[in-house]
Amino acid sequence: MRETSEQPGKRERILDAAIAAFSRHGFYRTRIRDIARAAGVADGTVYLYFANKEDLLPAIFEEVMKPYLADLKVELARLPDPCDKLHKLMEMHLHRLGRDRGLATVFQVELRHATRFMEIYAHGYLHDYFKIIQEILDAGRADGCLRENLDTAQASSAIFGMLDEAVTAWVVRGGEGDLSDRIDGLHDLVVHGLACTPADEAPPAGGTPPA
Amino acid sequence: MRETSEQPGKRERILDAAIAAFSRHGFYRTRIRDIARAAGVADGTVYLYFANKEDLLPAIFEEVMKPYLADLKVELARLPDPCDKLHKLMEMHLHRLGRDRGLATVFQVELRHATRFMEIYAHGYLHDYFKIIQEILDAGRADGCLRENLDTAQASSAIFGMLDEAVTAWVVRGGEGDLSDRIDGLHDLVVHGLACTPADEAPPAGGTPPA
Amino acid sequence: MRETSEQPGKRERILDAAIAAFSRHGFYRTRIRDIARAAGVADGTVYLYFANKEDLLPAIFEEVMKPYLADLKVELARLPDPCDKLHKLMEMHLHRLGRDRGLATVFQVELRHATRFMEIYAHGYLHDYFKIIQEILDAGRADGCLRENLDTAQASSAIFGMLDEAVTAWVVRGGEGDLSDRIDGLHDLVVHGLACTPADEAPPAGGTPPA
Amino acid sequence: MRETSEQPGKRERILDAAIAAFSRHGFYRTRIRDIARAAGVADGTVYLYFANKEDLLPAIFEEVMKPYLADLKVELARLPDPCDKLHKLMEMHLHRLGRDRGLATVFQVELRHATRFMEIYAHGYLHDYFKIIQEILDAGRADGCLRENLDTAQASSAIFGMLDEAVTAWVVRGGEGDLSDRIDGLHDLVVHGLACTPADEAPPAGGTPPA
DNA sequence: GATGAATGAGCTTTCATTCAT
DNA sequence: GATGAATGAAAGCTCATTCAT
Repeated sequence: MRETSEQPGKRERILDAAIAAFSRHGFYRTRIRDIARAAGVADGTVYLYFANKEDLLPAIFEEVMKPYLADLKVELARLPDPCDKLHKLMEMHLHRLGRDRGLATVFQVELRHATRFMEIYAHGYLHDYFKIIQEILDAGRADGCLRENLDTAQASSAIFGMLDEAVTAWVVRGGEGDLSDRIDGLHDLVVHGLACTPADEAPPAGGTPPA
Repeated sequence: MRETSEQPGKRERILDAAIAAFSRHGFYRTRIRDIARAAGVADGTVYLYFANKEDLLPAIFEEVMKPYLADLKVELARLPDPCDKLHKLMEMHLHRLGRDRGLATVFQVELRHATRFMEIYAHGYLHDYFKIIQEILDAGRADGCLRENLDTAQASSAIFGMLDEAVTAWVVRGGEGDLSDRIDGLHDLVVHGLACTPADEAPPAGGTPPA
Repeated sequence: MRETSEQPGKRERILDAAIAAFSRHGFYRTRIRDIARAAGVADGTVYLYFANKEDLLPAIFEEVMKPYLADLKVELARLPDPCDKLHKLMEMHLHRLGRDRGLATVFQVELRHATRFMEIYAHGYLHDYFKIIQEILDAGRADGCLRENLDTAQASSAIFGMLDEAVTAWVVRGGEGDLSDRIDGLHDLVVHGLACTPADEAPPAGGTPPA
Repeated sequence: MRETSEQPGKRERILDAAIAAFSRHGFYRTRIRDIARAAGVADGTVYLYFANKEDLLPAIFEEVMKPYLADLKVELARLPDPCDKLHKLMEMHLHRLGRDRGLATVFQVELRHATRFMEIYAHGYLHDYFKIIQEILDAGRADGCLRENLDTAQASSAIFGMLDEAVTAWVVRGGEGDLSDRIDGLHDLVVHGLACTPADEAPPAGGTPPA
């Protein structure tokens, strides 16, 4: 039986194949043929679902970000405390990419090949993501648990940068080690900073010093 | 008529042309011919200085990183205080890339196209850079101004991530605004964290109220 | 929803759509999909009526030539005088193509794309057409109104060439002007030639005996 | 040994190969590779001389027409009598194409595949050619040997049509027979027309001289 | 060292055609 | 008969690289 309409899953299979191929050989060194073969479709079929090769990049991004952001919002809604929210966000970020090195590679490296990378970055899902981080920080500030004089826009960018770099480093290291191990350390760092707190004796919340 | 003899700076001109071209059109969409034309040399001449197109990427990286790291070391040697050193490093990082958007674009986006990006990243100059950051943090810990229980490897990665993201955001925004404006904010954030310092909540000398 | 049952005129609609599309974009630049869309049928349906794309060309030719030749024969039968017949033929030729620039374009330009153009040309309807012209000339010769020493095969080819060129020129000019305006001029030219009638000059040798 | 500058004749060899290939397989069925192979160059070399495949068509046309028109003008200048000039033109037309069936095929069939066929036809060399014919007829009219009431623009088009059709018919017949045999017959026909000289009969019926 | 004409492998994309429904 | 999603062969063109001069 062939569906009259598009076969469900075919689009998804192409995207999965693209993620795998891009992460292994890079965007430009990946040929449409390889993706099609891996997805079990003909070359031309790729073009029934995507306008061209370049279009696969934002499609991958969207495919992953959409459910991720939806999940994230649900989880965050459950936690009243802004610091807990922040911890959860960092956790989910590192979990999502840390469980799939191929995907992480595409996100950290290949997505930047897009001609319209700038637009992907500046608008859409990534922009939403920054907003979510910033809202957490704003809530924390209103709550009194974060500093009054915090530039939350800059801080959310910095937090994203830390997470992003953690993922990139992990990808570059070959995906060895568990990215999730970083969560508490990063959370502690971002919340309390590098400096000795005046109460240096008090153990940092949840921070597990690595060896 | 072009000079028959060795032209000083020819290699440098090729690299400059490559930076400009890569930042404008991206690595893969840039043709050797465009670089050669912009550098005022013949196509084949590029191959007298570089093994192939791909080789231009690490060469650019090295060309910029080498003097940058040399300068950085000189400047850091002048400052005894680790926190000042850190501030200086952040300042120089943002200055170096913030004064040349083309270069910044290549660094933030195009360098990742290199097949051997992983190696560029994991070894060589970038590795040295991480080490320098980490040494500052180690010194700060020894000095007592930074937390004893600091994972300085992770923290240096996080600091780099913040800086990197700041540059990327600036590049994506089109290079508008002054990247240097971020220095103090980022330094403060990384040193003191997001949270209210206990000093804000309790008198400095009065101890820390238990959580 | 499209009719399940046979739709009258579907074949004709496909041919009309093909003529329009070929005349606008040329045979090779026209896609079956465009023809199908314009005809209001599915791509596959075209293949129920025609073996392949190439087959549309002779089909168009036949579709137009068949009724044209039938009409022509009827009209010619009405006229006893060979010169009148010739005039009528020229009139009908220029009328038929002059009233439909799209069709004319296909006839003058696109039909030549057929792999079997040679066969279309040499046999079938076009061959019949040449025969009809030639028969008129033969009748004229028998009748005494045309020159005794006329190579009617060559002359019919020449007459067709004149008409064909007139149509091509009109097509190339963009179809502006009225092709029918040419009828009398061409008829006069072909019947009397370029030269001054011998009446103007002295007959070369002893004059020509009146009929 | 490879020439530093463009190898003389390379462009010409490509054009010759293109003529041969187009005439044998048609424009669209000819692959660049075939042309390149036949010309003894690499595929890419074709693109050093021509912008794209389509560009080969006008280049062929020009390559042939330029020397042809030059020769033609020289020959015509030698002959004082307009009727002799016309005879010479018809002779040269049929000779030029009649001695090279491949070229004739390209001229009669393949050139029409050009997207810009209309422009090739309407302007440039072909336009010049029409002008030359018309000038001969104008001279003949002034001279008194051709009819006073002749629309020389239309007549030149008609003459070209006759010649063109003669060549097409010859091409379609497979190039058998000698095209030059047609010269005198066609010249006679065009000069004197089909009809018995008017000395025999009454003035022509229906001939309306155009403005 | 410098040149740039020449090379040719390799890729994306198109589109005529098929066939399960 | 009608459909249109799927197919996959095919080719125009690009461009990194070479090498005779």
